[in-house]
Amino acid sequence: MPELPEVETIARGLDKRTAGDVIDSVWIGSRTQPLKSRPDEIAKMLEGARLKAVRRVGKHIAADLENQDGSPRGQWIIHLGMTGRVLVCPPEIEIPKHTHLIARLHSGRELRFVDPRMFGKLQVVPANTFTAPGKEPLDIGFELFSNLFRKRKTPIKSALLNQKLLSGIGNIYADEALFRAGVRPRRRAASLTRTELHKLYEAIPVVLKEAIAAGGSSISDYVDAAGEEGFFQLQHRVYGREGEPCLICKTPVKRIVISGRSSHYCPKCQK
DNA sequence: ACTATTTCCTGGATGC
DNA sequence: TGCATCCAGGAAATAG
Repeated sequence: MPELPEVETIARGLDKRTAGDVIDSVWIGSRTQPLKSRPDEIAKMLEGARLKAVRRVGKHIAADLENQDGSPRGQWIIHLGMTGRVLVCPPEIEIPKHTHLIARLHSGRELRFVDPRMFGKLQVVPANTFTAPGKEPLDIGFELFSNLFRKRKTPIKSALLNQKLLSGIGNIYADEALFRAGVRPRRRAASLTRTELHKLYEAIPVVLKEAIAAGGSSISDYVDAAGEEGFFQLQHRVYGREGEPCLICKTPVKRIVISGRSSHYCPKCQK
């Protein structure tokens, strides 16, 4: 599932591949679930637009669009949800099931948005207006970070998933960061000591950057190819390792459910 | 102002 | 083999 590191890698790959290209025409499927803007608004914004740059904002992919004369035109915002994919491929590649949008590029290739579960979202907004709902976990300072969490009664795991606080952390990296910080996911955010908060503050960018580094190449391949390559591999220390030995102390990793989300932790290493 | 729960959606895994 | 059921989860919507 695409979280900050995956979105970062995909956005970089897209930028590398499509920056400077022009969208000649657009096909939009009939399913409205993945559309946050009206289809005609999306088509109007995209058709004839030049892709100036593609980057990550929180868990969103933001494409800055410009007119032929170089003036700002707007932004195309893509959220991948759970299963969203963005493919850049030649038009003769078979169109996968659950393709919701195809942008035909002047270079002859196609940019396709595919999303079986339709938790992803497409929208267009005016130029330079899109911002993440919360703080960027790679940029934030400790005082600000600390203020986000120190008064919350919700479990720290839930707080980490709240995009209005930090934008970009999902279920996997929340678990991984909490493991490295030595903090159990069910702990109330407000109960973390300053020391624990600081450990968490340091663990988050470490985990995210490691993931970006580890995932970079395979995701690039994925975007580059026709789309069926495996998702990126990462060394998870707790996520998805229920019952397996903790890599530090060999204690079996526990899995619990916190507000409907599976959460993994080592009962010995995390307090 | 917060927090917790429900809902959206499909495919893969599981159980009988 | 086939059919039903459950589960995965980001974030918006709803309820408390």
